[in-house]
Amino acid sequence: MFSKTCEYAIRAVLFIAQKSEDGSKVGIREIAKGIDSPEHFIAKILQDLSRKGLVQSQKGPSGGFYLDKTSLHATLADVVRVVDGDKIFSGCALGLKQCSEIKPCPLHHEFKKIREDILRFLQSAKLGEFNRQLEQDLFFLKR
Amino acid sequence: MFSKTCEYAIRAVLFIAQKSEDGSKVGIREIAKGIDSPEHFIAKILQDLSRKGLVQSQKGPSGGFYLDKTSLHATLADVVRVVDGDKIFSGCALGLKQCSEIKPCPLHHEFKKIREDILRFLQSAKLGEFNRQLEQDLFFLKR
DNA sequence: ATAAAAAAGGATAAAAAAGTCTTTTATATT
DNA sequence: AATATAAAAGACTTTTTTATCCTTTTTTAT
Ligand code: FES
Ligand code: FES
Repeated sequence: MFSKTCEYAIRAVLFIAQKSEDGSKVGIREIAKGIDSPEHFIAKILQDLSRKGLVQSQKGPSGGFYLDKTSLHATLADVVRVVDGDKIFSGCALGLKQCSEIKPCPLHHEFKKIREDILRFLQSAKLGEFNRQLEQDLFFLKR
Repeated sequence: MFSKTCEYAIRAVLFIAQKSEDGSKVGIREIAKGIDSPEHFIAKILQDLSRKGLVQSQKGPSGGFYLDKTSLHATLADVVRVVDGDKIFSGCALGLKQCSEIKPCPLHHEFKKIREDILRFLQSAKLGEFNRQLEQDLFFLKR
């Protein structure tokens, strides 16, 4: 569904959202531990998200990653789009060069609905909205 | 969503279903052209599907690939499972080691529904059932 | 000023996926 | 029986994805 990079990215972003809700910042090491990902790899990914403005970062002692107001209201769809592009939202399920209503592949009609469901959900899910459940151990970012 | 291998596999199988409906067989070259895939690559994929019994093949002159009665009633889900495993049906959307109802990731509840939709459709779709629409150019396997 | 902490950046390595090429085996036709 | 045809098999290459390592830059606290 998502690339591994994207899976890590989402987990990291949600972790940062939760840990930085109070205005503090969280370092790479803690993030990597918190989502059980390779430290250097997630560092790379966050560099990227940071350049694209989806997470904020500060160098130096007591620095780290955090989400500002704007980022807290970004959606999972934004993260997915930045990392994986929009193949999942608009690409053909069977890999035809482009998905098309007038020359559809055999899966088109059904998968269109499914893609819309996915998009609808990812677009409605704001990065900050899982904090409470994460806090209360109703949701997990590693196992 | 699917691996490239799986996309080709599905397209090939549906192509074979259509072309062999009348009992004839269809060769690799024609299949590769018909679904616009690399010839040797699809050959390899079909080898695999053939070993697993999802398509039938015959060597030698006037040989080729075809689907027997049983295979015509196999489903897209069978193909996907053979090629991509069942990660898409039961894996965690965020890559947690296993998807779990009691320790769910933040996407679990929504993605569970989506996965079920996907499974429902793929399981209901028999390989032979697209022949008519393919014949009538209502569906396409290449572009 | 200086040392320490932390992210940024670049280079490389390892693994997996995608794709190609060559040889072997089976079989239908002659 | 000989031949031509077509898939099966296996070895190999390339590309992409995933992961690691090391150096540099920035920032803060002392
Ligand atoms: S054409 Fe394949 S999903 Fe639209
Ligand atoms: S735990 Fe992630 S999808 Fe079920």
